[in-house]
Amino acid sequence: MIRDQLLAALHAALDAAGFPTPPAGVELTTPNDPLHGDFTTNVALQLAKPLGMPPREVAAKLVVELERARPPHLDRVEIAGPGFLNLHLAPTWLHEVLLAVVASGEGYGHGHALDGLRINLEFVSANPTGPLHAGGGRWVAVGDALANLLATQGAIVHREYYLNDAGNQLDTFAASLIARYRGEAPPEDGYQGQYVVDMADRMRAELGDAVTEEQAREWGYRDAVRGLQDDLGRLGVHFDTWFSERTLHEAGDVGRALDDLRARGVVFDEGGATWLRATDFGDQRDRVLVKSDGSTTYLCNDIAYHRDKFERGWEHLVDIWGADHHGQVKSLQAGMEALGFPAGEPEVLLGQLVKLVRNGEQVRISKRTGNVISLADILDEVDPDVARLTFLLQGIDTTQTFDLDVVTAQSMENPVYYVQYAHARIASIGRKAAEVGIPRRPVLETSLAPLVHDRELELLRALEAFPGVVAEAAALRAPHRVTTWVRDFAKAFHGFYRDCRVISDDAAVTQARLWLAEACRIGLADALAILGVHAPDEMARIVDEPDL
RNA sequence: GCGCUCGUAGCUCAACGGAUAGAGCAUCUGACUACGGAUCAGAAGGUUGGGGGUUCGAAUCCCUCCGAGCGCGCCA
Repeated sequence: MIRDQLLAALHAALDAAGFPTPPAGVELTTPNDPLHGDFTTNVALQLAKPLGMPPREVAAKLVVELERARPPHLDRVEIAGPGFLNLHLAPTWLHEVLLAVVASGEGYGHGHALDGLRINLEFVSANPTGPLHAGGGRWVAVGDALANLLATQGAIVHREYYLNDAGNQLDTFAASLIARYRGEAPPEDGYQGQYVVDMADRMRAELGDAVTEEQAREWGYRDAVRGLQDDLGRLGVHFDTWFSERTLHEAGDVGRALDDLRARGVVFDEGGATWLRATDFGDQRDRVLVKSDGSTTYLCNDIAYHRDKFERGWEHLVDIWGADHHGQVKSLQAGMEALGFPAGEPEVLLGQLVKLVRNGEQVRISKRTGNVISLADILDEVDPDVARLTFLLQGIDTTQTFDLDVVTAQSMENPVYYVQYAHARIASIGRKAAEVGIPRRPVLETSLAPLVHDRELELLRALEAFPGVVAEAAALRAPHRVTTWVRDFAKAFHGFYRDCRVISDDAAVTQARLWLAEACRIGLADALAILGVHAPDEMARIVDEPDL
C-alpha cells in the first residue's frame, strides 16, 4: 500500500543522497495534527548525529530527492520543527484506502504477524465454588477480545478454562454446602455467602433429603460449573476447552511431569520434600513440588498442566492472571524452562484488579466472607454490550474503578451506544436510500473524486490507520486500543454525518458518500467484532421524558 | 525489609521516545421544518506525584524520594 510505496521512495532518496539507513530503520508515522501532513518521518533527526550535519540540512537534501522521484499521490514535502519531513499527499491516496476497505470487507484490518501460530489462551479460570463476581467480568471481556485480536493476525487461538476441581478449595466448599443443606452454619473458614444457601435449597429440590457429603461435593461442583457457563454465556463467551484438574491426576500427568524433572536433574530432596531448583531458572528461591506428606503442590500441578497444553499441540501459551498471583509467574516459568520449554512460557498477562464502588464506598468482594456482587447481578441491570465495553475501556495494567451506581444509572450514556449508534445510522442511511430509490452503484464504476471534505478525509485517514492499530494492539496484548480507535472513529463519523449530507440531489456526491458510509460501516463492524460487541443495524428509540 | 504494578484535567481514563499532552463525564454557551438529537459546535479545566539524569526531543527510558494497590507458605 501507500506506506510501502512511500517507504521505498524514502529509501531510494537516502541512497540517492548518499545517506545510510538509520539502524532502527526508517520510521513513517501519521502525525496527530493533519496540518503536519499525511505522513511524517524523523529520518533526518536520526541521521543528523552520525552524519555530523544539522538535521534540517539532512532533510533538505532528502526533499530534493523525493521531489525528483515523485512517489504516487505526493503533493509536497515540508521540513518542519527540528527536522521532521512532512509528506502531504493528494486526496486520491485516501480514495484508494476506501477501495481497499471495501475490497477486504469484514477482514479489513487483519494482518499476518502470527500466521498459523497455535496459541492456547487461558483466562478467567475462577474456582468452581460459586458465581463469577463482578470484577471477574474484566477477564472475561479482556480475554475474549484478546483471543479475537490474536486471531486477526492469523493465529489459531484456543480459549481454555482451567477448573481447579482437585484442591482443598472444593473440599471447603463442599463442607459449606452440606452444612447449609443441614441447616447448620458453614465452617469458620468456609464459604459464608448467601448463594450457598440458595444452592443447598436447589440441591434439596433436585436430590431430596438424604444427600451425602460426597454427593453434595459432586452436585455442588456441577452446579457451580453450570453457573459459570451461564454467566459466560450471557456475555457471549465460549470456551473451547474446560480443563479439569482431576483428569490431570487421573491420567498420571503430574507424576510424568515429576519424572521428567527428575530425569533432567533439576530437583532435589530435602526435609522429606522434593524441591525444584527454581533459582537456576531465575526464580527468587527454590520451590517445593512434593510435600513431605507425599502430595503435590499447586505449582507442581500447574507445571504438569502447562506441560499438557504443549503436549496437546499448542505452540505458545498465554495466561491472563489477576495481579494478586504475580508471585507465581516466575516459579511456573522456571518449572517450564526446567522441563526444556522455551524461556518465558507461559506468557503471563497480569491484570490489575477491579475496585468496585457503591454509594461512594469501596466494596470488598470475597466469596469466603459472603460479600459477593456477582457478574450476573450486573448483567441483570445492564446490557451485556455495556458490560463488555466498560471492561475494555482501559489497559489491564491499571486498577479499574467500577462504580456500580455510575455504570447502572448511566448505562444509556455508555460509550458502547455512541459507537453502535454510528453503525445504526449508516444502516439507516442505506434504508433511506433504498426508500427514495437510489441504489448504490458498483464501487469500481463510482468516482470517489467528490470526497474532499475534511470530515471525509478524516474518516479515511482513520480507516487507513486501523490495520496498524489492530496489529499493535495484538502485539501489545492491549485490546483497549481497539476501543480507543473505535470511539474516536465513531466521533468522526457523527461529525461527518452532521456536516456532510449523504443523500442529496447531487448524484455523484451521493454515490461517493454512500460508498464512504459503507467503508465506515466495515471499519466499525470489524472493530466491534474484535471487542465482542454487537454492531446493530437499528437501535431502540429513546423517548425523552418531557421536562416538568 | 524485598519484589511486581501503578501515580496524567474536579471524576473516569487515552497518548508508536516526537511537534501546542487528548477524550468522555460533570460545569457553562450554542445548534433541528433535511439521511434517527443515543447527535453536533464551542468555552473552561494540566508544573503528567516531587527532584535529578540520558536524548535533537521524555508522561513514556534510568536513578532517587513520596504515595497507592498487590505479593513474598511443605495454601490453592
